[in-house]
Amino acid sequence: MKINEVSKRTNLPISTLRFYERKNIIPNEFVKRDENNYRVYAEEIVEFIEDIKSLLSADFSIEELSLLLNQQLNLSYEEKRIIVEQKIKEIEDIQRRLNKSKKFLKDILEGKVNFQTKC
Amino acid sequence: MKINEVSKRTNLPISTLRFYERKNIIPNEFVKRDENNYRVYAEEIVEFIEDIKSLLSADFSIEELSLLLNQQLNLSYEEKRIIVEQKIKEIEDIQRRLNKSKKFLKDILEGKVNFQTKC
DNA sequence: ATGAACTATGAACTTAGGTTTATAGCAACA
DNA sequence: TGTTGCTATAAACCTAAGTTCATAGTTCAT
Repeated sequence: MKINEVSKRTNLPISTLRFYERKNIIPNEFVKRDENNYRVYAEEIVEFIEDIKSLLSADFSIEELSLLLNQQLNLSYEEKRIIVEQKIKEIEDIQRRLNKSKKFLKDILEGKVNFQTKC
Repeated sequence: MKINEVSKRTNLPISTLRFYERKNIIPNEFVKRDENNYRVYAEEIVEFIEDIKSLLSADFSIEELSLLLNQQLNLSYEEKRIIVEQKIKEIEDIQRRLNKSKKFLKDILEGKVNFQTKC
């Protein structure tokens, strides 16, 4: 699978796919090169990138993801566990905040937020 | 209450408080000026800013928030409702993604993610 | 076999969300 | 009354996360 197809299937621009690779969040196993130096992707890349997208849209920075995924670094299980558990805590915190936000938004609609000009 | 106290109570740098004001996401009712042009905040600002923080850390951009909160614009109830309901949908989508992300992270720990060097 | 479409790289550019700096007017306590 | 600290503004600066550009090699349909 070439980069154009990955781009279409993941809805990420080609430039972003290349950018992510430069940032070391695309494991080597998923990207080889053909005789013209074109990237050749494994099928699994699509699902993997969907996961990456979720993490990035949620709470992870590229740098944090890179820390976790970059094979060069070769982190121990213990090191990964600490990062991941910390991150899961952060996600749970965001989930709480999101629920508060939903309530705040609904309050805006109902005119309960006191700065509002009356509707 | 002066800016320094708001900063301490909300854990936002003074520069950020001024920045948010410039971006029109702090309703006028909450910030007056004294005879020296110093900002004087109402008590409610603290809770309000906590809500703002939640929304920003969740999914809102400053520009979107400004659209909703800027009184100069004077949006109708209908216009606000559309924005808010759209946003609530987006939040619910993020919540689903977060649950997926938690699962992905746990899979990384358990070595279920196939690019992983075995732990 | 040639032009349109696809691929590559490095470097410059962009945007959002702040932060820092330079400069200056009050304040408050010793 | 002076000096340390808080406040103000405008403008420059910064970082993350991409995007665009310039240049060049490859491929595929006609």
